[in-house]
Amino acid sequence: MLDNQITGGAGRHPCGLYESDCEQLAKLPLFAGLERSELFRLIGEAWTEDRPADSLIFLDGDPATSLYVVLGGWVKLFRSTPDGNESVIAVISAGDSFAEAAVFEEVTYPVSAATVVDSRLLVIPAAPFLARMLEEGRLAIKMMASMSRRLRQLVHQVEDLSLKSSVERLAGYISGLCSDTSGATVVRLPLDKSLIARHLGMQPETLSRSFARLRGHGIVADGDRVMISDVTELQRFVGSRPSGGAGPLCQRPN
Amino acid sequence: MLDNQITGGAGRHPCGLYESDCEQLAKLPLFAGLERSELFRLIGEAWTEDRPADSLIFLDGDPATSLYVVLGGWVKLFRSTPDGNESVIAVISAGDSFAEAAVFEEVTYPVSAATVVDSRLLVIPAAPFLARMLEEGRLAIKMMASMSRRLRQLVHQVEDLSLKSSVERLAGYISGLCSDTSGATVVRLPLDKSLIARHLGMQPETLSRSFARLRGHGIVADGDRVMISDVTELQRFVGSRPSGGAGPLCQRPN
DNA sequence: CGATGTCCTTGACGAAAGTCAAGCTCTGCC
DNA sequence: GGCAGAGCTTGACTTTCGTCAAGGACATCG
Repeated sequence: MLDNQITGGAGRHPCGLYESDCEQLAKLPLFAGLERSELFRLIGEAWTEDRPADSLIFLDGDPATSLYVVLGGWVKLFRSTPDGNESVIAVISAGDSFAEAAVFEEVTYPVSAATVVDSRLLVIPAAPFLARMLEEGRLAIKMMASMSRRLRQLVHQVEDLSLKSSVERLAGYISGLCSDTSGATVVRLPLDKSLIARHLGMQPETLSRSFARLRGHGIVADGDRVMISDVTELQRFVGSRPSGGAGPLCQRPN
Repeated sequence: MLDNQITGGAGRHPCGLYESDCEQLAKLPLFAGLERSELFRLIGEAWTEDRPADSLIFLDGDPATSLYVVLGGWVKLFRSTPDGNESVIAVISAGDSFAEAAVFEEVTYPVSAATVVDSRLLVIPAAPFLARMLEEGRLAIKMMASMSRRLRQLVHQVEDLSLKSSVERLAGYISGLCSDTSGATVVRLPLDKSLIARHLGMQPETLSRSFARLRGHGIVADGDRVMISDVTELQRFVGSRPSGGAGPLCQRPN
């Protein structure tokens, strides 16, 4: 439906946003509570991009010119070393924004970003966004809330990496997947096991062995399906608090 | 000198700020470019606290009501496990702010904070600060810049922890201490070795051994003094980029 | 001056995790 | 159906790191 498509502000041609995209944007914590007209003005210079899996969005060190919102799919933030190793800093799912820091510091991205599955992105150029934010304090506050979430997540990640074993990190991750349930459950792993491994700061082999060792605690993995016999016991094993990485990874992209 | 002391706004009694404190505040990235009067209005409800070493400022999980600026001394942000282990997330030096996230989210602190030496803090209650920020976009932007720095630092820390050895992390830390020099240098460790160890995610024993292994690379530690025979070679060993933790730790508190 | 305590170092040992290599199960493709 | 490739698992080996324990350097204090 063509008339479903809207145009950006200020005389730009259609930027590829559909009505459903707008619904989605309006629901983002970042934009919540904004008038529709305000929202359009804000993202007037933005556009969308559809990208296949494993498509590079930016490299760390690239000049930071835009921030992004994931409209669909999954994006990983990572850093890689010259010798081919990579550390996955975060995995962003639909509805979340990333690279917010680009907006107010005219520097470079601290991480690289790439899609992990076919994804739809909203690209928001930093400069006009910044200008709007200067006028609209509420918007800035929301941005900060979003950054703060990422900050908390990273704090947990640092804690986990420095004083938890791989088995504990995995248990924490799984526990995060089956939030607010109890008793026996089955959850699906939202990502490839190898990606989960890197996200948890371990090798794929170690992830396998960690799954093996969790079998003694009533957790059985079969493909991307994980059966948990007692969520409450799992959470006790984790030691109350949910592990860092798992937070935003609770739904499947497709 | 008593007349050196200024009073907070809105009829509060002296909040303990000295002229020298104000100079310092005005230089903070957070407050840079603000009129003096604007600054006073902003921190009108704030006060200072002098604290001895090893004094607990807040625990993780405490309701987040204030943000802090370190006027003098050192503050560590950390998380500790029930079994007594602790992971040092960051060490904040004079001039830096922390717990900025408290301002716009009425939740709890994600980390604990404690002084590591005698320190002087500015405590800024979140609510009035938030109100001012809503009106003043510039301020919000500066806040975000500050949060963004911490974010970048954490990203590096995660990377280091997940794919560098303890020796490499130490090398990166030292390399960060002797920024923009070359050839042979001597730097002083700004913190106790045991604190550095926890900051780098390792045990004190492992730190000792890492120092020992760096001796083969022209680095000799003697007490808190570290002699580096060739900074450039050290940086090459680190692999170009400075390691996460070292950034803000380049001066001594006293 | 010696006694005490803290911080750091060193050694010995064991557990945890990375590496290398082989094999396994799917899936897609010809 | 057979084949190739990707992703996962498992095993054997090595390295790294934490743990426990002992000892040394140094400061404070009586």
